[in-house]
Amino acid sequence: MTGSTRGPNDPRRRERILDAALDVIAEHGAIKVTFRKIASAAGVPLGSLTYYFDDMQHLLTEAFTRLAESVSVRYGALLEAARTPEEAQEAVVEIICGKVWGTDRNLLLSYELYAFAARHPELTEVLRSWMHASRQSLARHFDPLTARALDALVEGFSIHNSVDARPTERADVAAVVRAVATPRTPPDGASR
Amino acid sequence: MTGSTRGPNDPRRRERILDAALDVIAEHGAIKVTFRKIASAAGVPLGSLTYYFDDMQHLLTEAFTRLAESVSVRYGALLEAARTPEEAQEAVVEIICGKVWGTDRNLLLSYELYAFAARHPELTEVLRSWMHASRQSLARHFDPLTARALDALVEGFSIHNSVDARPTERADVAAVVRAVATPRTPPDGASR
Amino acid sequence: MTGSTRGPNDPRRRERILDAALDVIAEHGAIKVTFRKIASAAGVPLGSLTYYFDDMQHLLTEAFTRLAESVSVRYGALLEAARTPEEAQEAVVEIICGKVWGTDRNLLLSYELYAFAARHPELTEVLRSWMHASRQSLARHFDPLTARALDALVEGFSIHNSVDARPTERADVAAVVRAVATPRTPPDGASR
Amino acid sequence: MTGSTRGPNDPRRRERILDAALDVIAEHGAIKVTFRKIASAAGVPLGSLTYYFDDMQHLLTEAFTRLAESVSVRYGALLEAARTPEEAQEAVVEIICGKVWGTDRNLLLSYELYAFAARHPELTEVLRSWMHASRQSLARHFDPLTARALDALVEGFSIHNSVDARPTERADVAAVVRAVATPRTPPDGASR
DNA sequence: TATGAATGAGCATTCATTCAT
DNA sequence: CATGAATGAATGCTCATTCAT
Repeated sequence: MTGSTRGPNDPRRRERILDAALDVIAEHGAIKVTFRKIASAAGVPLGSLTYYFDDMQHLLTEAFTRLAESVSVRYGALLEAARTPEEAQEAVVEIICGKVWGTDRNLLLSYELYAFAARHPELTEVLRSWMHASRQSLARHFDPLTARALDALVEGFSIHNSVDARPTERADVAAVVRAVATPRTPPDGASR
Repeated sequence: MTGSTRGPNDPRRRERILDAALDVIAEHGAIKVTFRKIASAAGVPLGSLTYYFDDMQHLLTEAFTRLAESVSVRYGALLEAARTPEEAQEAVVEIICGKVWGTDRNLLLSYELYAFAARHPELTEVLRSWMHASRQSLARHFDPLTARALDALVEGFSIHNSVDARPTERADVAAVVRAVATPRTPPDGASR
Repeated sequence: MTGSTRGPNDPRRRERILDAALDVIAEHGAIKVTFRKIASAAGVPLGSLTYYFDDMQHLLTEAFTRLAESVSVRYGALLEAARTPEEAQEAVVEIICGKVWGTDRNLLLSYELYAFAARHPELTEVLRSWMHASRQSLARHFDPLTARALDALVEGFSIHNSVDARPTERADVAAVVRAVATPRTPPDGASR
Repeated sequence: MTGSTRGPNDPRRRERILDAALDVIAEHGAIKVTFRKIASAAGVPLGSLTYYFDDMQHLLTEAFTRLAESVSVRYGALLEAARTPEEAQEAVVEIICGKVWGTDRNLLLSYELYAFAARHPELTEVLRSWMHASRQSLARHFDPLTARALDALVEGFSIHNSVDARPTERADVAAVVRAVATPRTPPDGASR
């Protein structure tokens, strides 16, 4: 009674399709996405896809939007849990090293998203919201510039660590985060 | 008769094809690359492509390799020119803000490259060399961990700045670079 | 509950659908008619069409029948109004040149009808009735053979005039009609 | 040796495709033409069609042009053979009744052509040339207005005869043709 | 009685790839 | 050595039709 799997009303089907699309992109690359692969991954008939989505571009746009939002949420959750500046720094380190969003899958999807967004302006806004949300999460604990810097660091380290044969170790990442995050008085008032 | 109007040997043709491939990727996205588009962009006959390259995957692999090397060179050149730590820091800021490699085109191509490389192991090595070269260039002026951190910062800021409606200003970037680059005595003598 | 905003009985809906079908054919060509276009043009829900009509073929058959009848009526009306042989001839000229039925729209629809009818025998009868009605209208004023001839002339001139960059002028059409319509004694008393 | 059926050079393939297209239209109607049907009728691979023709519209345009030209030629040939005014009139009667071009197939195709041309301006010119050629052929024997009238008569009678259960008999057609073609002095100078 | 959500068969078209020259 | 004509497999997408409500 709690919802047949195929009835005329399957309100979760849209979401299933979007998740399947991300799965297919993650597995084969956006370069090889096809309606047929998505339909098969989602376990829905081919005609469903164009019934729910005007065309592939719209489908991908929604799928990537969904990705950005879900990653964003997890990013924020970790920082929200932090209670002290030290915990906040630790959260950043965890985001970088603990693969909170930097799963290979998510990282991969984010490359595809960046590439796709560069050609589809409607996704630029999604990207901006995502970045803005990350910075806001960081801004609960750090000043705005530091928030920007840490966000950039998360991006850069995540990418490089995924490529690196010997990723930067957690303690080292922590040291860098501390350097960026700790305010300090210039040594002798010299520079700038 | 043995080729009067067009010499049978056109040694630059391979390179022309690879550059054309990058142009096509930059313009249409890897998702829409076709032999026809590349051939037309390079001004070579269609048959040329499969004559010089076994298939599209090989062609793209070489094209991306070419991209990585050329970007790498420019990155290194800027740092090599620095004579003092301050100049080195300034070079890093310039790389981030001056769009030395972070041209929209290059950035875009790098997303495509990352996405492509994630699925083609032979490119992982190319990516590693690229990253290694960057770090080596930085290591002329900074200790290894700082080099890694700055490299990550370059990556992250470049990406975020290209998305940001109001990119981080040069002075602010400089401040962050200084914070990462300036060695200091740890508060209580602990790490490193 | 039994249909407050829209009565469950919408007797004109069938007709609206048929008219919309003709509009769609006139606009897009029979080659591109779809249920969706018709439903949208008629302002009725998609399900309506297959509710009222078994399938597209039946719908088109009825639509074309409707067309034939309405055109036929106008043709007849003009001839019925004529009181003298001269007025009858003038009516024929008017039908040809005044675009009584030879509207571009009707002409266009008649091509589609002819093509459709050639493949759907049930429409042959409709076509015959149409032709028969036209001839009957003409037969009020002319002998049977002249009626046939004038009817053919209407058909042919209408088509040719719609294609012609410089259609045959009204006076010339009138002369031809007169030549066909005016009985005369054969040169040497032979034929007929 | 006189040409393998499938070699890389099959210069007649274009024409075969066009003829096959006309066959398919004649058999199924333009409304049901598909590349697959044409390819199969022509005995060529599916990919051939879009290799030789940019798209279906271009293919149909060429096919209809071919039709118009071939019909035009036969029409002209019959009239060219006539040596006296009487023979010319007889040729016209033959064109109408003898199914010179008014084959059911050709008639059918001409309906489709008219419908198609109404929506594809590039065919209007083809139609005009066709009509012009017919009139020129007639103008070898008749004055310009009579040529126009006879051409309209051919068109109209051909169509009506193909619909009619009892087509107008040859002798009657001949009488009408004579009435149109024979110049005469107005009975008593009255009319007009 | 009337609807619109859902589907699968079929379509035009694209394109990497092959291969005769 | 180099080419471009030719092909067939696959793609995104359309749509008549079905059917639960």
